[in-house]
Amino acid sequence: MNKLSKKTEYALMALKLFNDIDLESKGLKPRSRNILRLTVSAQDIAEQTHAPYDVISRVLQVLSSRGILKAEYGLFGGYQLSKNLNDVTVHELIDALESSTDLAKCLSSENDCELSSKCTIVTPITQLNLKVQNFYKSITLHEVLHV
Amino acid sequence: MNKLSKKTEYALMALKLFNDIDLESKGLKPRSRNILRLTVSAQDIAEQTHAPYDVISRVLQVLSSRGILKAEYGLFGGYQLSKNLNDVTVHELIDALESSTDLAKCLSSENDCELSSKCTIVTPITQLNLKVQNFYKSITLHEVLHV
DNA sequence: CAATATACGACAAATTTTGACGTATATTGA
DNA sequence: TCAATATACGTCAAAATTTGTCGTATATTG
Repeated sequence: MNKLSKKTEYALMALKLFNDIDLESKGLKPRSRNILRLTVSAQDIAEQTHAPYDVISRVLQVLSSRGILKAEYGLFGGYQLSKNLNDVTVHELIDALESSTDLAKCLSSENDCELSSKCTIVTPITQLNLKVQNFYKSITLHEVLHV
Repeated sequence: MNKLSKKTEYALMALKLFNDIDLESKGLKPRSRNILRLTVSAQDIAEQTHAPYDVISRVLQVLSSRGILKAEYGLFGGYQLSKNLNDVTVHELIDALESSTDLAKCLSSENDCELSSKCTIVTPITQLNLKVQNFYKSITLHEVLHV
């Protein structure tokens, strides 16, 4: 535990890919930019990241539902960045793809831990949780991917 | 994922307990301190934390092997704090009880990910990992438990 | 309307965590 | 010395979670 899931890793790979494409396109002359197709299909992404199609496809759907990517149906459809990665934090990514952003299960609303009332560490864990979340909110994906 | 394991939670509960005992004992007059028994058995801790004996017993053994607790065999034996919690970081706790402190499986030495050479996000994940670890190293258990 | 692509429900496989049992070792006190 | 108590630790079963697969519905393009 205390690890990122494969899904989040795949997301990072995909986002790095989109980001690289974005950077390339910025080096082009204005006219060429319109010709360049910026959307990439889930299948292409699966190939380039070596991730299983079904899984990364889900990941892309989630990123799309969160407004980080933009999806297009049909032939020549696919995904493209819809946000500047400077404006997306690691916390947002975790929130999108991990089961929850909380550091412990007992902190989630549907907590079934019958001890919660007599638990001695609710407050400590809540405070630590807050610190961790603020930490992840302070790191942008741009920071993470531009190294 | 991205959560603390039950083991780590149990450890926090136990350490809070030890810490509270420590605080109480400091309120006593010097003479009484010698009379007060500061070691607590795994069984007592299991009862007070409502954790399964076998599990918390293992946790205590680990904390003991890391020098955070001190163990005593035999009748009236048990565990007691052997370090000031100001000197123990959250990172140390995670290192002791989680499978690893790394943010991703691909970072561990016995990594079986066959992509590692062509993986596009090794560097980003390594850097993020470093940040997270430094963050956890900056928080002491004293900070966490005294809220 | 055929080809291509996203969207999503359901479920099987794999992995990891959690907890239980049995046994060995060490210490204390009668 | 021996019985009681407590830590130490190997092994393994149960439970939970993650990861990956299949099938099908919906949307867009030419």
